[in-house]
Amino acid sequence: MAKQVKPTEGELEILQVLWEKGKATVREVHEIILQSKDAGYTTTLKLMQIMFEKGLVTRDDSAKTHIYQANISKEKTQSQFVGRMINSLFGGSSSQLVMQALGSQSPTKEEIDEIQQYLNNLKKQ
Amino acid sequence: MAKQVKPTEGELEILQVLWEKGKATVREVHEIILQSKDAGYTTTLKLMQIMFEKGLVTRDDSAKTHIYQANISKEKTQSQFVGRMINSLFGGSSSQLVMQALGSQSPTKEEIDEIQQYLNNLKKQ
DNA sequence: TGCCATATACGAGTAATTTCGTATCAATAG
DNA sequence: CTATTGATACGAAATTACTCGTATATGGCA
Repeated sequence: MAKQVKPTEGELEILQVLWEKGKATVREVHEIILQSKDAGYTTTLKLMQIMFEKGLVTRDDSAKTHIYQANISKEKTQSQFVGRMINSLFGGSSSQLVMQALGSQSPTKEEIDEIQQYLNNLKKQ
Repeated sequence: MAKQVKPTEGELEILQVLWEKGKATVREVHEIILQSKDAGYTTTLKLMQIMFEKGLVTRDDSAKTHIYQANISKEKTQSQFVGRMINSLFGGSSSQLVMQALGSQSPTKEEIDEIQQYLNNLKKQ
């Protein structure tokens, strides 16, 4: 089983960019980060270097400009955080979290249908 | 609008106890905390004092032993964290989070029913 | 009254995260 | 060839979170 590294807040921001783009340079990631917050270039760089050391990302350093890629899956990470939240805030009840989520940001009719279908499948098993 | 203080991990543990018990002394909270992790009494005390300064809890200090109470609601806090997670990990899609939650920790049949009923109500509106 | 158990206050150390300045290296335009 | 641009490496400061030791106060009981 892979080790359970918990990405920090800042690392999560970078991971999102990498999940979206697949591969990216520090510069590219930084440009996106800038859209939502203020930060120096070397800050993003340093963070990505640390993430590399932790194994959160891989990189191709064969050229001067390194190319980074996420090394943990989006799904695994989502699941990790959701599980943590269910335990720490919802007393272990996933349905409580689900209803809170549905209440706080109303889904569209299509989304509702999708969830209902998913639930029906769950029930059959 | 009240300021948006984000409780830390440790503060969340304490808040859970307070939400559960309504009112509690540092000693009482600490006893519960001890069940899941190791910590010194003054650590819990200090944390609760900091939470008081931040406004996360109120306290009645008319007696020697102070009585604490949560000052932010469980629901508000859940909603705050869920919203944050939807944005930071699920691209703003609550249904994505819902399905991830349902997948990662299978709910019981009763829970499924509950959610389905909730969805039906949502649909009617 | 005086001791003891138990409480709070508070300073300060430690650890983790984030931030950035500066050094240095590589590619390239002129 | 050399000056400029843009990249990485790295040390270390700044910030935040957590932890605990010690000082001190308070209340009750022998």
